[in-house]
Amino acid sequence: MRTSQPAGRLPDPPSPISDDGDTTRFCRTCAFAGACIAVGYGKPELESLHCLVEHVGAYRTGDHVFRTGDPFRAIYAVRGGMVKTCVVDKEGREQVLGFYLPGEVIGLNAIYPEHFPCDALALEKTEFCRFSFPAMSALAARMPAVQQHLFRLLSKELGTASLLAGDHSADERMAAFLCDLGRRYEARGFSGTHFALSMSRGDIANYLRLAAETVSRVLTRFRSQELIALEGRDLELLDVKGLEKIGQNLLPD
Amino acid sequence: MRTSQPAGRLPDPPSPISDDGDTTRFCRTCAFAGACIAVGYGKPELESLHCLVEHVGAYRTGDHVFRTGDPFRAIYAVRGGMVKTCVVDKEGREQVLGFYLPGEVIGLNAIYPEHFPCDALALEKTEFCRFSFPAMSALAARMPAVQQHLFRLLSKELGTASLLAGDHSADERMAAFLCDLGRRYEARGFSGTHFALSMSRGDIANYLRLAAETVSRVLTRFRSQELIALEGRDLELLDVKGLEKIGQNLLPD
DNA sequence: TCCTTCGCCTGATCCGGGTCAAGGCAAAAC
DNA sequence: GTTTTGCCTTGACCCGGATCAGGCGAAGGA
Repeated sequence: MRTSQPAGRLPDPPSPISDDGDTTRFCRTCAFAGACIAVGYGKPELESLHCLVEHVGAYRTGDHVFRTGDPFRAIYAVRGGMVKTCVVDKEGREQVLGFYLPGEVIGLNAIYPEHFPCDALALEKTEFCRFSFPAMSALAARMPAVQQHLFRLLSKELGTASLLAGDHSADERMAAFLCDLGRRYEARGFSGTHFALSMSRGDIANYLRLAAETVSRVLTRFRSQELIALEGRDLELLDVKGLEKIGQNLLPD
Repeated sequence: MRTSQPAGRLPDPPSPISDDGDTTRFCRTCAFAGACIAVGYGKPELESLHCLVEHVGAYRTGDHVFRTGDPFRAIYAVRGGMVKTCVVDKEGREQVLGFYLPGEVIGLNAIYPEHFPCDALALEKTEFCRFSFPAMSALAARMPAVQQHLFRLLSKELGTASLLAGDHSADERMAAFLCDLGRRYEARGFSGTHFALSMSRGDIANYLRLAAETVSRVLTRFRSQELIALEGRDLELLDVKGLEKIGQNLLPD
């Protein structure tokens, strides 16, 4: 689909596929890095954690990672690439639930129903760390740090779920969306101001509950106001403060 | 505020404040009932679980259970009454995040930030079981059933958080909201078709991202279509199938 | 008793964003 | 090369629900 290298997605340091070559160390950007650090590198517990991981992928654009109804056996941390999760209602209309960046985790909402309640699709070439959930639960029972980490992951996702709620203007939603993406890239060690929108305008619109045309118009306006620079899917945030001000009611802080 | 007894809220069996008089048994309707049953009544582990609970309340209408920014120390299971959670943005506009019925749990979204990210207010006379979270985590590490229960609670809430998302008509939202309330009451052992809307029309509107006037109009229309019977805050669902059909895109199943 | 307040309902008007339609562009397929 | 196919953009129009304004009834206070 896209052949040119998206700016910001693949900066030199750190690599989008983080170094985890040796068996006692995880991806530096990974959502579980905290748990690993908490127990200390080299300890036998970390070894156990590492053993329950399996690298899967690469998936290509449009591939399903899992589908609605699949039995829940594992959660997936994105190593590189991007994923969207979505549900399809009985009229066949798609509803995008979220986009997931390297280091972020999908599948947590499947714990309760024990089946995945949504689809997950790769938006570009994407790889994962697959964590067996039964094994991880068992480990969590032995390692408080792992348990706490899982609680925090779940709780964190609860907080972000309510971000897109609320009746807000198209400008507010879009500005908040762009700032949020930037913050998340930055939190994982990438550029927070220059990155690719790997998802289509339609997916953004669907996620923000807008029409694709509205997304297009708002982005065009933001560009003319020099809030952003945008060419195709290559995005640069020129005035983060300005964007944050527009989206302030949807953003933490 | 309300003096008359709301129909369906206080049916004879079970009582809204469930029987937990003896020290080894929990509220029958409680969200933690499953965990208790899993380990079996009378076991020492259940005794531990029981020890970390504290009954708090009754809170009166409008009382805060916790406020945004309060340090997170415990989660709260509603024993009787009703609560709303909400955030207030910097312009002072309130945003209702959810309503919680007897047996349901609030505070899970505070685990990660370690401070409550929202306010919780009693919508009527309300009592709680307060579970110290540090103690509960420690117990979860010793009792897989408790750990699993917490994971499931968190995951379940993740699923419901995405219910109000999506661009849906006022009719769809309202129908789904009423059906959802009914199902939740039923799941806790109350009448699923006859209960009180303890929250104001304004709160419903805020939660559903509608204007209070729209809520009023839709409810009036539903009544004229004989989908519901409504007098003040006393609600009866007359045609659940009809409501489910209207709200089908927002409801599970 | 009157008056205020609050929650709720209803009508009139207006606007943001959806919908429809058309066209441009670049990558991919032939 | 040409054509096809997505994806994106732009313009014109329209509608659902917000906003504004007014009225009603119950509760509470002076």
